[in-house]
Amino acid sequence: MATGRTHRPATRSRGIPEATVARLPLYLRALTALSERSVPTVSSEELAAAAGVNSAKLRKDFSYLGSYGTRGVGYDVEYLVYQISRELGLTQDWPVVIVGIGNLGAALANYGGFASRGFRVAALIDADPAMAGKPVAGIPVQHTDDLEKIIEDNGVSIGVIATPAGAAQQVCDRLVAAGVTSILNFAPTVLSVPDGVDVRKVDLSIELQILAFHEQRKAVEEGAGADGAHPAAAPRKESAEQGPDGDVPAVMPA
Amino acid sequence: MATGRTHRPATRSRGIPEATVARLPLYLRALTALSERSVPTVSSEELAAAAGVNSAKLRKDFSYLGSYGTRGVGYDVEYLVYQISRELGLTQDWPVVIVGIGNLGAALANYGGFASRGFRVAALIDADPAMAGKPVAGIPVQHTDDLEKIIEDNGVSIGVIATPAGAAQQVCDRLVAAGVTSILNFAPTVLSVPDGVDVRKVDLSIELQILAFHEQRKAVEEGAGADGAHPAAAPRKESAEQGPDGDVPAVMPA
DNA sequence: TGCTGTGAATCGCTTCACAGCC
DNA sequence: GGCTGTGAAGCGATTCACAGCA
Repeated sequence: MATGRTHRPATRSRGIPEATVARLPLYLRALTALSERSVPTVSSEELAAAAGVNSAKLRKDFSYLGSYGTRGVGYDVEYLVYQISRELGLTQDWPVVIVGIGNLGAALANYGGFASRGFRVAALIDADPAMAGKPVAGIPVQHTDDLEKIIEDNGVSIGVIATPAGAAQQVCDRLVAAGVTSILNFAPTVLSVPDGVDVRKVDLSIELQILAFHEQRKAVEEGAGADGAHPAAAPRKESAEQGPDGDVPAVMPA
Repeated sequence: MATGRTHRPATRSRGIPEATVARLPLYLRALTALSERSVPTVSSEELAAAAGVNSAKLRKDFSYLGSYGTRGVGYDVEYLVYQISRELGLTQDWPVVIVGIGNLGAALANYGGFASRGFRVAALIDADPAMAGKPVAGIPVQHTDDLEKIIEDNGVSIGVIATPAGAAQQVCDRLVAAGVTSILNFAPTVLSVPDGVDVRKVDLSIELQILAFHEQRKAVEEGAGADGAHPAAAPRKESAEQGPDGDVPAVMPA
């Protein structure tokens, strides 16, 4: 790899494991739902079920944040919502830009889950001059030429790339040069960035390929396996209590 | 959790670790690019760089598939493309249905990465009667009423859910009842499925929240840290050589 | 009594380092 | 000599099981 191990030793994130960070948004969503139903407290068992994880893991996760529960009772929903939001940095406003306003970019611009979590779509950017000025999700699309100015004027530090693969690296370079330090990449390419910039990747076709792998295994096992049992009437299971992760996207912490 | 450890002990996937499976599509993409440039062979070092992982990991991953390399030389690109494709089950045709043809569903329908990997969009399904018959990506949208028939007629085993959160579980139930055994879920909900059904989740807002967490950490460190060094002129780094995964979606293997 | 918080055990993945082969 | 393939070590995350507190 490029750097010969510049990777900071372990000071990294002062404690909270990556795996835990990745689950906090999950807990937050479940808690928000409880909050909306005015549920005052919740046990680790209940919340774990709602989030689709097991309760020991949830308790361990929360223990990294502090001791926010009450023994014999459970967790105060509102308090926990606040603590997790704060930990994730969602109590502040994060302006984001979306670059590449095709189908996917438009879908992202319209996605409600952003606004409700402190993310504000500050600008939409596309290379097609014909798109310029056209409003998408109520926001006028701006041309790529103005990318740097847009980033600076809005103090954007998070960029979303939804361009075709061929344009992604170039867009990424410009975003980074303009001051963006976190990138969510939907283009099917490996982006190369300087140290200190985080990239997370979402790759639609990779997800399907992973499913295909398991699907194929099922077919084989069904044919060759001892019991030709169809998976029809089996006990229900929270889908999110899933195997070891092994997913591709992740963050490299500077 | 529902079942009291029905989770098959370790026979699971006859060897190949989940983490490796999740990277195979990555290697495949890099290899396909090499193949298009008519590169005959590639070393673990080169391929690893192209895929954004380190070479030891790549070699270990390939060792689970078999000994497909040649010492002192490297890997035959075409041969490896074939072997990985076969392992992932991409040498066969996978008809998929997409349920929920909003912005995101349309983006998925138009996404080129599917067709090129053996995935065929067999049908688009939406609950809005006004959508029925309207072509999206050249495929006419069908009404949810016909979901079961569509699944059966096309022998679909993989379903993509791109509906609003509120509809997702119900759609999921119907897909599963009709015979779907793998689901890619874009709705921000925990889906509950019977044993034997795989679910992978892609959650856009969770990805952003994870980025926000790290972004916040950077801000803190910059203020408090010893050296107020901006991450400007740092050595380049393949972004995909990322930290420990800790991503949420994953597969639970029956 | 009930549920949280957590040390200790375990598991699986990653990385190292080098033997083995071309 | 160069590069693969792989035991062994290392490391992080998960799970267990129970002490500690309301």
